[in-house]
Amino acid sequence: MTFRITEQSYLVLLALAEEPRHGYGVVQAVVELSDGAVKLGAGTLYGILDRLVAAEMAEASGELIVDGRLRRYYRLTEAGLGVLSNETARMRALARRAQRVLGAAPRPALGGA
Amino acid sequence: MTFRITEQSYLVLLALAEEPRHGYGVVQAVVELSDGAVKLGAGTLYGILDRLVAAEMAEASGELIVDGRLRRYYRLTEAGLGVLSNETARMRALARRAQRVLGAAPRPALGGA
DNA sequence: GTCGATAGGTCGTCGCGCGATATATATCGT
DNA sequence: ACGATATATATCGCGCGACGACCTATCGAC
Repeated sequence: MTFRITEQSYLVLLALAEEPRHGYGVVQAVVELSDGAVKLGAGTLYGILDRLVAAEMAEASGELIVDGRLRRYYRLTEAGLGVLSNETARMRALARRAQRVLGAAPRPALGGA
Repeated sequence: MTFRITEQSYLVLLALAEEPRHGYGVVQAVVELSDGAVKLGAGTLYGILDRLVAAEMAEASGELIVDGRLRRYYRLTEAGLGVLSNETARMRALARRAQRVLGAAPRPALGGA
């Protein structure tokens, strides 16, 4: 029961890795983690959360009522942490290679071929 | 005319940033760049290539016949290089943050700091 | 009383990944 | 001679995942 790890689901994993969060809190954390580049809509968020739970990368972590509003918390599982770890390693390696390429060939539109 | 930059399309951009390539060459370059993690199928490849061209991030760069087989080459445009550059910067920043998170709380069961 | 933020969730659409399939040539093993 | 594998292009259909629209509800501000 696995699924494709996209940037969106990666960010959710990372947000949950920091600390257990409720849905709305994940949305805010992802905005912050991605410097405003990724704002999860409701459909995206709960879709990812459900898939994460189904894949046992995350799990429910209790409910809390704060200011009269219900919060459902989620936390990472060890499997989720492992996936996050691997993905991060892949990303770092890729970023390093990309940096090398960009430093070496910054102008593709040189002599118009 | 923009579209979502996924890991797959990012890798194609990166492959084209190294040097102009033909379709099959892109597939091979992506396998190499991703350490075997990403093997683009034909549908994925030409879909991305078409969208890249439509978005003016890449453009046709001539054709060549090698060993009796036609090769259609593509190269990055300046816009494509800009996008690749931005995405790489975002990725590096994200990888750095992720590394920090993973370093700070990767094992709840280990010797607490 | 209405608006925006906080909080949960569903639904339908559509973009994108991806394998299957088709076509064609060159190479290598048997 | 024949089939398998690699090179090379391209299309099609399926299915998953992203995303906005929408719905309900509480709280604070105006």
